[in-house]
Amino acid sequence: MSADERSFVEEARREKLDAVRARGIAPFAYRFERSHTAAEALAAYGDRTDGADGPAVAVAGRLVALRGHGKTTFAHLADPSGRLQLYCKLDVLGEDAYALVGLLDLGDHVGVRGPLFRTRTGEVTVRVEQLELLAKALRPLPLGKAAAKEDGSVEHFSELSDPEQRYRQRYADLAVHPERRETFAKRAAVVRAVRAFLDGRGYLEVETPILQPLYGGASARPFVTRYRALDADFYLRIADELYLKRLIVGGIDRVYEIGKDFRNEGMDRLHNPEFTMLECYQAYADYGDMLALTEALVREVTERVTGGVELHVRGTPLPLGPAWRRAPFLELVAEHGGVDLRQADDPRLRQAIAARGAEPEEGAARGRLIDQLFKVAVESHLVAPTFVVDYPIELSPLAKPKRGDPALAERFELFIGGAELANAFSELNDPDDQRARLTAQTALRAAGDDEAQTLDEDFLRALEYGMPPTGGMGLGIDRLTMLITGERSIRDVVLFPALRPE
RNA sequence: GACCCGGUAGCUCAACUGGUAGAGCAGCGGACUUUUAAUCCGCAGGUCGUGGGUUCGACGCCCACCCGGGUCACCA
Repeated sequence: MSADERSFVEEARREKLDAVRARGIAPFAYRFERSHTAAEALAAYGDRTDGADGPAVAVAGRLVALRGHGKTTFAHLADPSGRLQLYCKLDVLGEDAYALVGLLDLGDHVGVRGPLFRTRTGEVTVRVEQLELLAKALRPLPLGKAAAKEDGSVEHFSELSDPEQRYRQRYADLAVHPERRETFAKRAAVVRAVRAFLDGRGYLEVETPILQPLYGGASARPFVTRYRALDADFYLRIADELYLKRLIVGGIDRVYEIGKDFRNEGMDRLHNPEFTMLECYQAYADYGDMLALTEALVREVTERVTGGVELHVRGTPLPLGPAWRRAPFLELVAEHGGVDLRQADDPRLRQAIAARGAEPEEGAARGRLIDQLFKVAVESHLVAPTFVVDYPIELSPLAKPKRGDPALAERFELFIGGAELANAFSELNDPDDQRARLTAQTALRAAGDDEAQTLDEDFLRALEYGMPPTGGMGLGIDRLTMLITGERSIRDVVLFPALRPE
């Protein structure tokens, strides 16, 4: 950036930077030996009220408040643990060091050393004896005025609220809003808890290819990329499914992966084109086993991360309650859509979809119409945790037919807060049936359904070696994190959500 | 993709039925050796998202476009 593109605020900071250098001080330091975090320092002073100095501390952090009073200056420094007040006094620091105080700006990183004491107004504070500039902030952070409240939290009077800037410049968002860092700490805790849950049940965590010569395992459009060395198009995976089942064939009886999937679709409150998915597979299990596993997983992860048994949907608490409802797909469509799928023909389906204000997809096959009707008529009603069980088989090309009713597949999806959270089935392990179903998908694709699944010969070869009966489940980590943190948008649980280039 | 809302100083926001852009905080200068949204005095800071158009005159009206948010449609 050239000088005339900088704001006058930035110019002022660069002038101070020059002044710092002119005093022989390097404005970007290499290290600082801390003795305490801000919170540890406060704890180290304790609640003594005798007026005596506490221990000397060395703390480092970003300046978030500066109040100059001539020959003294009060400041607040923030680190991930909290805020700590600094008291800089000319008498204590001496002329030279105190001059540096005048060259500090909000946002600068500093390290200070000195004893703790309690000010007249009762705040535990560092009486700064040594001050080091650790990194100059040349660009002003959107730090508003903030005041510590009685309960110890910090009230912001002006802050970064423009969502666009928050997502594009997440570093600024995080730097200014400690509570936002908390959300991402919780996200990490969710992932840790999921791992602990599955590891404790004997699942092996693996990593499978993200770059794939063929994509599969879900109905979605892929991202395409070019593999130069092979002179071939590759795809970013849309699901882990087909590789994890290969591992079941290989004898890894319990296996899971937590990783990014990529789907070439629009983005909204619930969708980011790259998202984090858990998939797990268990040999000798069916979808009933996976249902029990899924409920236990969501309950246990919620408890571990929040210490309670509540999720949050758009800011409203949602108690997890006793055993979750299980409702057959057909019953829900009849209840909310007014259609008996066993009787209704395709025109009737289109009519029901249109009656809900949606536009039936042009030339869509029956499976997609059923899917569409479910989405427009049923999903939003499924706020309390609900397992939707036994899907029409044409919607589920990778699932086994339901015992006793071959029109259905042994499949469930878990809905919470009106959105799908998990999807599972008794995995189809008859290679001939699988080939027939994928071939049918290929026909759909030829008919224009660009989300129909592809036929993967290597996957079928694996099934021909014999895959044991297997239960499989996939669960959206971003969405689970939304429910646990109460965030309304997936962009608030993804550090760098997809945006158009600036 | 459709519709609705928004984009003004570093940040948060004003600006009436069209009259030539303002405040708080941040910044700069000064005063101030226990303040904490410090205070007091002074100063500076803007291609009003972009490009056209209407008008004597546009931040405000019209058109197109860009970016974001929301709702709907589709994938988790």
